[in-house]
Order: sequence, then structure tokens, then C-alpha cells
Amino acid sequence: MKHLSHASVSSSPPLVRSFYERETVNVAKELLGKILVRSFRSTVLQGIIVETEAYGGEEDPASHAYRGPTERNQVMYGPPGHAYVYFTYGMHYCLNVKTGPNGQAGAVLIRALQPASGIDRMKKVRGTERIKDLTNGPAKLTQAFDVTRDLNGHDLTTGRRLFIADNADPGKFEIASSSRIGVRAGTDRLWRFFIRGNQFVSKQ
DNA sequence: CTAAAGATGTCCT
DNA sequence: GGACATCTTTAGA
Repeated sequence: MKHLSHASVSSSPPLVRSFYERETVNVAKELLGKILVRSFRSTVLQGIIVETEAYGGEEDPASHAYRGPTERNQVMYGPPGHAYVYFTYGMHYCLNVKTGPNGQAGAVLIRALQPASGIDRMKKVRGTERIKDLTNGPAKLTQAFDVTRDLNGHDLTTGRRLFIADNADPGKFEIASSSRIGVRAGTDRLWRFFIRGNQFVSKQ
């Protein structure tokens, strides 16, 4: 069981827009080991990103943008570095970051985190004491981090409310890939990326 | 307007 | 391994 070193408190600034304004698959890989930060009035939650998935535009049959722009997916066509939050299965939210240039659809789904700080609050919100179950899935982490509709379109480069920061001490890890989880189409693309051996990855 | 599926999680057998 | 909760979005009539 691989465990990344605990970067309990990151004081790193938010990743800049040019980080997101690149090819989606590359951004998906490079987000591994980075820190998702959610700040409230008197609390800060942090988790190390350990699993991501890349989604393209009209050429990707698994993407929400496969059939062109709609009301739901409009953030995927907007400027890079903004949060695309969507509601699914009648009860769950999923968090993506918009990637690539303005006008071209692309996003990376954040699928799992390794909790780093604010764990007590995550336990309370998730209703479990098991750290392994706090953020090991796309809808689990949005619940733990209180990411809902009102953060759809949120700019992740401002450092307010929700952002992603560099990890000062990510340690060494190996990136593994597989086809994306929960999609019927586009399974030929190995666009799911995760830290090999990390116990917070959602599925083996 | 109607209906079916969905980038999931939880509980049950 | 399978049922089911629950509702928005999208496609098709």
C-alpha cells in the first residue's frame, strides 16, 4: 500500500491558468499529486489528487461535449481553469476542471483524493470514521468537500473557495492508466490516470 | 411532452 | 454480484 507523504498544510498559490490551457490528457496526468483545496470561513480542507480522467470534445464519444454545446456542458467550452460541476444519478455531484483553450471542449474529472487536512470535518460530512472511504470516488469527494452546483463555473485560479495548488513534497510515484470508469463508449482510450498502489484510488 | 439513461454510492444477499 | 435511490439532461415523438 503506497501512501504519499502527508502535505498537511499547503501554502502554495493556486495553479495558474496556463497550467490548464494545455492538452487535456497531459493536464490529467500532471494533476496527480497536486492538492485540492477547499476553504471556508474557519476551515480548510485539503486532499492530494490520486485519480483523474480526461474528457475531450466532439471527437470523444464518452464526453458530455460529444454532441456539441448544451446548457449543461457550457463550462467545457469556456476559458481554462474553471470548475465544471455537474449533477448526476439524481443525487451526486462530480468535479471537473476545464482544460485546453477557450472555445474548445475539454475537462478533467477529479475521481479520488488522499485526505490531507480537515479530516474531522470530512468524517462528519461523510458520516463515516473510515478515512479510506472519505474521498475515494468522484461523488464522495464532492460531498466531503461540499462541492455543489454553486461552484459550477468557479474560477480555480483566484485562490478563493476552491482551487488546486502545487504539492511542495509530492514524493515519488508511478502513474498508471486504464480505460475510464462508468462509461460505455470510448473504452479504447486509456484516459483514466491514477497513482499506482495508492489506497485511495476508487477501483482496482 | 415523454421517457430513458446517467463520468455513482450504499446497502443487501 | 445486484438492487435501488432519485432527478436532471437530453433526445426523440
